[in-house]
Amino acid sequence: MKRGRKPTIDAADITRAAIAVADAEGLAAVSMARVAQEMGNATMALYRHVKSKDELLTLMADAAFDEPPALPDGEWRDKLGAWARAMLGGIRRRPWFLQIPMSGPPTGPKSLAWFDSALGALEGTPLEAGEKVGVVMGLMTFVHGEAWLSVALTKGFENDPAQFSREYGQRLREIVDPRRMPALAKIVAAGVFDVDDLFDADDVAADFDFGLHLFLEGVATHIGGRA
Amino acid sequence: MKRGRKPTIDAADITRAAIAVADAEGLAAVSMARVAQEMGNATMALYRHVKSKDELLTLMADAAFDEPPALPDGEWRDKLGAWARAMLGGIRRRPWFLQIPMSGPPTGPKSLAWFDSALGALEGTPLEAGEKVGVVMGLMTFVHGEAWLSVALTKGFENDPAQFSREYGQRLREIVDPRRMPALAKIVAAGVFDVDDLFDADDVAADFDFGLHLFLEGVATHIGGRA
DNA sequence: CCCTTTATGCGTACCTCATACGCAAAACCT
DNA sequence: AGGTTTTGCGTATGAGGTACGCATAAAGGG
Repeated sequence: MKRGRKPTIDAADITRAAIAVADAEGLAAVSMARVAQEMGNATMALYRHVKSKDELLTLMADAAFDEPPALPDGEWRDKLGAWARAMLGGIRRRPWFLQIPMSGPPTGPKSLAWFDSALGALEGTPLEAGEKVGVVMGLMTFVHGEAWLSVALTKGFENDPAQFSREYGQRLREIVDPRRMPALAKIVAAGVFDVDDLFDADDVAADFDFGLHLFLEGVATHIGGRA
Repeated sequence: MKRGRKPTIDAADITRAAIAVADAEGLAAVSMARVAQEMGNATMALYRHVKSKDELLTLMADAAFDEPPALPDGEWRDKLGAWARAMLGGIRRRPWFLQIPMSGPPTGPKSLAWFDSALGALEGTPLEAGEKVGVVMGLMTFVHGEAWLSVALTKGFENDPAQFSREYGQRLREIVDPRRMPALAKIVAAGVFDVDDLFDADDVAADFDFGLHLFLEGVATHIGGRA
C-alpha cells in the first residue's frame, strides 16, 4: 500500500476547477487563490499536485477541447470545411485557449485525434504524405489565426462598441491621407467600412468562410495539378 | 506658451524604452518599474504620459513594425507573397508582438500603412472593394497564425530540443493506435516525422511557403471565376 | 496498539507588480 | 513676486505567485 496521508484532490480536479473559472470569468481570473477557493481548498494545497501555475495552464490547454466531430460523407473539401468550422467552434467556446503559450509539438491525445481527423479527410486524394501534413498544418494555422482575430475583436467590441460602429469608417476618412495610402483611401471611399456594426457576428462568419474557401480552392488547384 | 513644468519625456520615449526591454528580455520583463529604470526615471513618472500598462502595450504593438516594404513590380501574386513574407519577418523580429492583446480595429498609422500596402497589391484585379478587404484579412490571418505557431515552436525548441528530434516520431509510433487514428498512423509509418530536426528553420520556411502558395492559388482561382 | 516513516493540507511570509493619491518642484502668466 | 498649472515622483495599498515549515493523517513494523 501507499504510505502517507491520502490525497483528497488530484491534478485533474484542479484542472477542471481552473477551466470552470476560466470559462466563467476569463483566463485573467484564474489565480491559484481563485481556483483553490473554487474547490474549497487552501491556496497552497494546490502546489502538492501542480508544480506551478504554468504547468496548470498547460494542463488546461490539453483539456480544453472535446473529441473531434464525425465528418460528413462526401468530398474531401466538405470534410475539411466541417473540420475547420468545428475547430473554430471549439476555440470560440474556450477563447482563453489562445492565450496559453504552447511549449512543444502536439502529444496530447486530443490534439492528435484532431490531427488524425483532418488527415482522414484527405484520404483518397493523390497528395503525398508530406503534402497532406502541409495542407493540414496550413489549415490549422489559418483557423488559429482567424480565431485569434475574432476573439480579439470580440473583446474589443465588448469593451467599447462605439469603436466598431460607423464611427470607425468616419475616423478612417480623417486619418487616411489619399496621397500616402491611395489603395486604402479608395476602399474607405467605397464605403466598405460604413456599416452600423463592423463586428456583426454573421459578417465575421462570412469572412471566415471566404478565407476558408480561398484556402480550400488553393488545395483543390494543387491537387488538380498533381492528378 | 504652455503653462506649467516642461515634460522631460513623452509617450514615444516610454514606448521606445519598453520595446528595448521587450527585445532584450521578452515581454514578461516589461514592467513599469523596469521600463522606468531603463530610462533613468521613477516608476510613477511614466503615468503622466501613459494611462496604464495596457495602453503602453498598445503603443508598443503600434510601434513594433517598420514601414511596409516596397513591393516588387509584377503580378499581384508576387506582391502579396512579398508582403506576407515581410510581415512574417517583422513578427519574427519582435515575437512579443503576438502576446499583446488587440483591443480594437487597427487605427495606428503603421497598421494602416501595411493594410494599404496589401490592398495596393490587389489594384488592377477585378475584385470588388469588399473582396479585396476579405483577401487581405485572410492573408493577415494566415500569416499571424503561422507566425504564432512558429514562435511557439521556437520557444518550445529552445526549452527542450530533444522534443523535436527523431524522438518525436518514435513517441508517435508508441502513442498512435492505428485503429483509433488510422490516417495519422499511416503518415507516421510513412516516416514523415522521422527527421533529425523537426524544427529545421528551412523546413518551417518551406511550410510557410506551401501554405502561402495554397492560399494565393485560391485567390487566383477566385479572380479567374470573376473575370 | 504505539512508534516511526512518509506524504498531504495549508498558514505564514516574502517578493514582484500595477496603480491611487498627494505633495513639491518647475515653468508660465499677470 | 505671487498665483496657477502641470510635471516628477515618494508612499502606500492590494493582488498574485510561491518558498518554507509545521501539523496531520495514513501505512508499516515491532
